[in-house]
Amino acid sequence: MKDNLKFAILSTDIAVFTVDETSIKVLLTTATSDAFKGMPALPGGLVGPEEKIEDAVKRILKKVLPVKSAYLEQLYTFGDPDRDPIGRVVSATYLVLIPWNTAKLVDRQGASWRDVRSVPKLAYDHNEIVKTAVKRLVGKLAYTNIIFSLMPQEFTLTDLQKAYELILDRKLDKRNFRKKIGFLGLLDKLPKRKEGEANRPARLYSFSEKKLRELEIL
Amino acid sequence: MKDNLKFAILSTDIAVFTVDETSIKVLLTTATSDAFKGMPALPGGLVGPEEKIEDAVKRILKKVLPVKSAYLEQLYTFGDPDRDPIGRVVSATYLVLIPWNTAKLVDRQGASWRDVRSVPKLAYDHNEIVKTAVKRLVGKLAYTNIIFSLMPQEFTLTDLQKAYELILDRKLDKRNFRKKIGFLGLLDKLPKRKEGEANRPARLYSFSEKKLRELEIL
DNA sequence: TCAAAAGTGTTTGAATTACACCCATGG
DNA sequence: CCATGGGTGTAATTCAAACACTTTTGA
Repeated sequence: MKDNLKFAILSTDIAVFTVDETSIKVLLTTATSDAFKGMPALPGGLVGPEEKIEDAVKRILKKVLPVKSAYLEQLYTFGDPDRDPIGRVVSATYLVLIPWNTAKLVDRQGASWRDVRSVPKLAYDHNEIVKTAVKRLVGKLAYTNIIFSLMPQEFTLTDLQKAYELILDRKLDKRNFRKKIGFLGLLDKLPKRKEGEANRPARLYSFSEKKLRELEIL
Repeated sequence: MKDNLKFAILSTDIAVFTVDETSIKVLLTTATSDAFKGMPALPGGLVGPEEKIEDAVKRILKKVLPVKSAYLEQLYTFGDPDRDPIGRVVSATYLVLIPWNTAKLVDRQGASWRDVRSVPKLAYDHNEIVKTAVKRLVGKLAYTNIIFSLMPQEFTLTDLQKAYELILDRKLDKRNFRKKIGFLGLLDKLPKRKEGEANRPARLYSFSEKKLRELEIL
């Protein structure tokens, strides 16, 4: 079969990331193809003949995550002829980001969240995809407002700072962080506080705009 | 035909850029497919069933440019089902950069260099590809040494500065530029000067390393 | 009243910017 | 000797980094 395919099979594999209080997490499912059956793998599947790749991504996502909207971005296309033993399968991979509060509801398909810094050996070239995705996310953090895609609707400045710290893997100075973020004018100050904790209640904020913009962040 | 393709056709389209004394230039050929016959287009073609995408890029390049080595990088994959009227053709596009001195030799296939800021209407979605490629190049200039791929083996600091200015589309201060570049330690000072001009001869430099590295440039 | 996180300015050092003149060559 | 681009340093400013105490709440 491998030798006389005239066309490539088009598939997509998806690195779905979220950030909780402790780490970046990636969504893993279980491979079903013969060659990798039972191994952990990124969610993915074939792209229909009349389907936009991005529509396939959304369709596949819906099967595993009950998520209404999410940030999607094409990552890289892996097309080596031998990456799938079944034949020429070209995978246009995507990065998907969702806020942790909308991510808790994974239930179908045996999907689970794994800390991105300790992913096991995955099927296909999926470890490489995860690596590429992390690099992309870290890179975009520095010059875009992409963080909005990982935050819940309302959050405190400490929540936001923690998300940056987790992704960048370094501590930030609280006062300098707040100075910078405030200056950028991306946030709306809400007339609410996060009450009910044994300390001074934190003011809540939301993003005034939820689409990707380029700007100097770090 | 369009309706019952079970597989996608895999192609590649290539944005080949170079920079001369006045502008960024992109290599254009002429489309041959029925739908766009005669229109200017990026060089491209089908990827063979057993061929790596990058190998196809190199093979197609060789047909139009007598270039030995070049910087290649995958750009983006365009896969909308209706982007080619012939059916589902997925194009994994590449950015290729070559120094102007190796670019002068285009002769076959009616290929020509066009100023990237005044490309005509191109076949398919090729204008979008060019736009994506320019953005990528400008972006990478700021945080990598990618400029090496556009410079000849030996060059003056003024040549280098002009290349930056053309791509960034703004003037740089000569003294500050030299301070910064010197500090980065990417260049070897050659024991040569560029003689034969009606002014003080400029020292020649070359890159000490010609592979992509990330570093703060601007 | 104690513990825990929120909130807030100033000082210091580093990096970036602005800026002008003399030099070496070819014609 | 003139025109052309090559080559060089310093001062002013802006930006980034370091740093500590008071406030507010729930328990």
